[in-house]
Amino acid sequence: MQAERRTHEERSTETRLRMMNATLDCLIEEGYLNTTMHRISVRAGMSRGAQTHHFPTKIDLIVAATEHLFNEFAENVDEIARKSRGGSTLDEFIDEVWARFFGGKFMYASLELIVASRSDPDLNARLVPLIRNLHTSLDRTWLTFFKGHNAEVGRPDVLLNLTLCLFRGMVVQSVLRKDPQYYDDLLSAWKRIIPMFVSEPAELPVTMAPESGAERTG
Amino acid sequence: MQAERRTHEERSTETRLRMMNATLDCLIEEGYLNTTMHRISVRAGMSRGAQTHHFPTKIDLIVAATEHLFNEFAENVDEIARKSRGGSTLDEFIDEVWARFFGGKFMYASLELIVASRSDPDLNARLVPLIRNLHTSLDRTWLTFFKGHNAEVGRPDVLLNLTLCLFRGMVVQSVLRKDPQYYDDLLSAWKRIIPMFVSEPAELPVTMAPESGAERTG
DNA sequence: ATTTACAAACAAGTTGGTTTGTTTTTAAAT
DNA sequence: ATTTAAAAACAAACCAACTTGTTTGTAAAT
Repeated sequence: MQAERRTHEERSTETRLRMMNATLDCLIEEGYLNTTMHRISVRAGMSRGAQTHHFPTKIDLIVAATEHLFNEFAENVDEIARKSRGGSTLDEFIDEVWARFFGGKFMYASLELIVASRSDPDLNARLVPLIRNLHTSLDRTWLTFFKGHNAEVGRPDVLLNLTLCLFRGMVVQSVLRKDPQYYDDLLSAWKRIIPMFVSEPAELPVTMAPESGAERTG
Repeated sequence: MQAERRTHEERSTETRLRMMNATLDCLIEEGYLNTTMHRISVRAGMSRGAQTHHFPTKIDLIVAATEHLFNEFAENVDEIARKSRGGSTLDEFIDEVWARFFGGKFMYASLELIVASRSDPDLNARLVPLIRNLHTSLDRTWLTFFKGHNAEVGRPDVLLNLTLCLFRGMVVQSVLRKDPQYYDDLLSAWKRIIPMFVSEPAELPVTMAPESGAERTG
């Protein structure tokens, strides 16, 4: 039972990371309302004192955790985009981003944070730049993706943001409506809309009006 | 300074209404986090005792207020649809619904409630049926609207729900990004997508790919 | 030895819910 | 019609649990 000897910086960064991840887990599983300093420290398996030492106030911890979350997410999306540089289609890209959005920690955590910040000016002020950075990063990834696929897009920013807002809204609705098939349907409808924005010979707009016999693509 | 004489029922319904509206105002202006029984009673200009009498627990008040909110909203949307039965286009309908969504109390209040319910099983259980009723009502309004305009829509449910999710997502983003022009752009892009779902001779899908010179319609 | 990392108890304020008390309306008895 | 008992509407003080932040103390690394 000899305690391993670690440098101060090692201890510090590991503790901070554990605290931030505990914060995110708490946000996701218990909501901002129940994300108290005490519960976080219990989750992290550390004392309230250690917490106070590394994050003097609650908002400091929340902001640090948010920054960590956003950076990780931006990196994930970029990785998906880079990985698909070779073959995969825009549809597959959308699918995979949706899977990360929905299944991963990101969406619920960011939803809790955004809504909480609505009624906390200090938190809001510190979150705004983080969100801006995140979107800048996503914009870059998005453009790179299209460039890598030689696809011309009319207004890539509009396409990206419509997609993000749609995803966000779907996540919100998923709180009160559990129905994977429903969200699959919305997602495949959206994927049939996207070609409207892209000028590729292979894909052309397809009307979804009744006579055209549009079926779900599953 | 003679107190007006009112029946018990008059007193009761007025007090309940004042409490519910105070709850909604509190939710919108201060967020669920700061929506305490005390603050609500102060807003309503009534004592904590009156509050307790009409709503024994907090969740009772929250649920009653939510029901009130949803009913009012469904009625508003239906009214817009009925009003536009004569001339106005789908675009105008969308615009007006968006204006109500965004400007009105509805969206922020429901956002706070939905997110809060995520980590409160009791609240969640009592909100699920309310949301289902609301969506049933919106579905009906939506179908009536199309019928009244002799428009054939492939999958009206998908179109409605895509629209609702998009709106929801835009509202969430608006917390951290104040930029009316941005949301106008998204909205007009969406309005150019809608014709894909509708088979009307006057309106046909328009590609937004670059060569087609799609401009913002303002 | 001095700074950093961690621990634990404490303090002031808020929370939702309960309890106890007062006023107003209602319904029954006179 | 008055009187009276009861129920409903409203008021205010209270309580136990929980919140964040502070303080005081100990162990580990430099």
